[in-house]
Amino acid sequence: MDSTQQLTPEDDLAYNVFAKACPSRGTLEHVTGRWGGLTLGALYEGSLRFNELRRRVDGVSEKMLSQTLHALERDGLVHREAQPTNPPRVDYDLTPLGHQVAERLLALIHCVEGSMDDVLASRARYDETRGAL
Amino acid sequence: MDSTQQLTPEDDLAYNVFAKACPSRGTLEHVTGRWGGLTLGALYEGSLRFNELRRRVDGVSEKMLSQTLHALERDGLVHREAQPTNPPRVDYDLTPLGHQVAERLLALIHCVEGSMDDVLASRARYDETRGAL
DNA sequence: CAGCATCCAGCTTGATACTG
DNA sequence: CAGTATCAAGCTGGATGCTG
Repeated sequence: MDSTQQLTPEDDLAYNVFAKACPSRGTLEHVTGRWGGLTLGALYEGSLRFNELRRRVDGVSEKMLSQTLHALERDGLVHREAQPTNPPRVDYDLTPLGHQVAERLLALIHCVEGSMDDVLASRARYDETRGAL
Repeated sequence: MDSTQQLTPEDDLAYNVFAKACPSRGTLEHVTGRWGGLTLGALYEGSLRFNELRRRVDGVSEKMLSQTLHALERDGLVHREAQPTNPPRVDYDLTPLGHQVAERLLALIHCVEGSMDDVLASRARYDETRGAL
């Protein structure tokens, strides 16, 4: 770590994402990864079964959803409830911790969604000025 | 779009990340991507030059930082201020929109950082119960 | 200093097929 | 239904070398 750089209050936390080797970086990637965020977002509204999730998160493959769910379960953000019936029924829902994280995540998502008009306008401007090259 | 699925209030927004083809999905990925989030986080504290950013975001390559910065600039989240001096000096900082987004993002990051003890404990439990396989 | 162009290893992802 | 296993393809991202 380069101790010459300025430290802000946030940097005093034991787990600092800005550090390459920090474990929080991994968890943050599970949360913000391609499917992690959407999965948490979907579960925020309530418990869902595997294939419900799959339909809800438009575009995930079976494999990716499975993988994502495992990572989130391991991190303690998602709870998996399997009923040994036939056919099998498995429900996924957020843990209290997962709920906290999802809340922040959704705030971010909604912020981005709500800004899309500006973003799209900015893109158009950017592409116009230097789009010719 | 599958209109048979339940719609929650959030789904009424014009740009819904849960939809595969939605442009907000792309922007969200710029923001939450491997380097996007850390870049926004770093700039939240103030303007930084290219190599300052590179040092601050531990692990980015030149190429990825450059790429990330372009995407964020195009989306209107980051402002690039180049001075035609020699040697060149370029400052990056957040736009008001970028600031809003970064705020939410940092809330998420800090939430995750602050939960790492729980996460790590959960991982240990998870690995212990089924780690033997 | 602030980048862009190129090359290429390897990780991620999506299809497909199969199991309990 | 709820997954796992396998494989090929494509994209990601790091290293290197060069420009202004």
